Amino acid sequence: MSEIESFFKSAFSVDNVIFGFDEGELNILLIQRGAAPYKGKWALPGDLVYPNEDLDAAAERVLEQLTGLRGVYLEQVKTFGSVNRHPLGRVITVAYFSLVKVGKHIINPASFAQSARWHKLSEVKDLAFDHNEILDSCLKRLKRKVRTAPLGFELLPPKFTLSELQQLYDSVLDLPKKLDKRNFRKKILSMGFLVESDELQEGVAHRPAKLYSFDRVKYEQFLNEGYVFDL
Amino acid sequence: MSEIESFFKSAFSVDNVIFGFDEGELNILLIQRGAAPYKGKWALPGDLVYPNEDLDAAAERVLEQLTGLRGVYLEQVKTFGSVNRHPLGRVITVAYFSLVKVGKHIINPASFAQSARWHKLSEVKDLAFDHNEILDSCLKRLKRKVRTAPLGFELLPPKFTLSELQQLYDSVLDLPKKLDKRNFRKKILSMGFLVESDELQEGVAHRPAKLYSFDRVKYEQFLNEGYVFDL
DNA sequence: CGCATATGGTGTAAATTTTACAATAAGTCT
DNA sequence: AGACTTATTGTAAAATTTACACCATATGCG
Repeated sequence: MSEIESFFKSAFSVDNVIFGFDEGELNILLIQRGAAPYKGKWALPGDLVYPNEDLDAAAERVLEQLTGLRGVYLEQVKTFGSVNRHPLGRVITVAYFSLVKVGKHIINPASFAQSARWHKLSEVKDLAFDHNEILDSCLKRLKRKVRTAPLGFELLPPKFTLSELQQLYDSVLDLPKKLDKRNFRKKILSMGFLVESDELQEGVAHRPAKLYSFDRVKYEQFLNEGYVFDL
Repeated sequence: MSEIESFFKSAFSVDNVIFGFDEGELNILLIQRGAAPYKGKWALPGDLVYPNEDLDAAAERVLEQLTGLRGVYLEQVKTFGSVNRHPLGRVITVAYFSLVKVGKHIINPASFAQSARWHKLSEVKDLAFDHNEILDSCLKRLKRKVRTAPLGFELLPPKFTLSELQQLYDSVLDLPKKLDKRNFRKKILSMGFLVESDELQEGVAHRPAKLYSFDRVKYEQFLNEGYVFDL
């Protein structure tokens, strides 16, 4: 094989770390590989990028085929291209993460793998390929991003309580000390883009909390006034 | 061509935004393309990634071939993969930026291009391919990173004055108001990893300033004590 | 030599932001 | 009715950030 040919004996893929928030914890959606290499192992959902497909579109496609969801938050994180990261050839992969609302979709592993399901982040262990490293990068990015942009809301239903929101931040940030309840509420409400609904939480065995929602228009105003989201 | 073949009719490259600081301004090192497409246009230095070469190594190689420098700060930023970004075929490119000390090297365009030279960032205009977009991403990343990690020192000689350092931050951050001299000095010195040398600035027609240097060991201690760099 | 010129170097007070902290309210459950 | 569980709310101290101006010390030139 000539050198010029060998330049083209390569492929690129996308891998998508799909985050969800469930039972007070961060979860990720994994597939179980149905074919070699790493058959039977859990892995990040991903696929080769089609010749006429943009990278972002490939990441969106992987997500949609698996969950049926479109228009969710998606962010490119990092590209992994070690020579030997894929046992069958030179494949560089562009890692993305996305944020979805758990429960609003049906998981369809068929197109990808033997099976697919949500895993608590704390229980994820040995993944195929270099997917643990990819996951680490995406998690690190999420931890940073969630403090500087209103991403948390992507993981919650449209209406949520302030306690749920705080629980989400506590879980994602995983700080040695939890956030202070009073200070958290003060800060997030002072930004002025959470709107109180007249509805209350239902089905809880205690005083129900007010439901709030994220108002994107008010958030834009907040930005236009020169403020920045910062938690 | 079968579908599987077409997956492999693609290549990947790296492009490197090489930042330097000269005459009080941020500069970048550009090459002038010696061949089609975009012959004669200024472009970011870059190259196809060799079949047995890691991505980071490719970015380092591009930098070394152009400047002779090794071991400089290098950071992967983002991967650009629009289907039509390269007129000759599907090429996705991984963008990096690096930070070098201007003047400590000789530029050798031969291996890459017709010519290569430093450009003031403010004078960079229409680059080849999607390189303006790549530059924007790298600049944005640099602006963020320079506030949260001690990267500024990579752009300065080993010994520098506090005014030079501040000038660098003013230039990179490009804020509506310059930093306050007293507050800047207070803050950066309070972090405790700049060490005062007994040397003074030379060749200036006014009171010479003390020279300082960045002490990496003290910076590590600073981090280990739980502090973070933040300007 | 001395004076003009240019940048170097320094402290404090006010404003703002962050932190720490606990008692009452409002529902459900038995 | 009483126990239980989470919701909701304010204030004072501490820490950080901001604004701000004058004297010091070198060079260069007449």
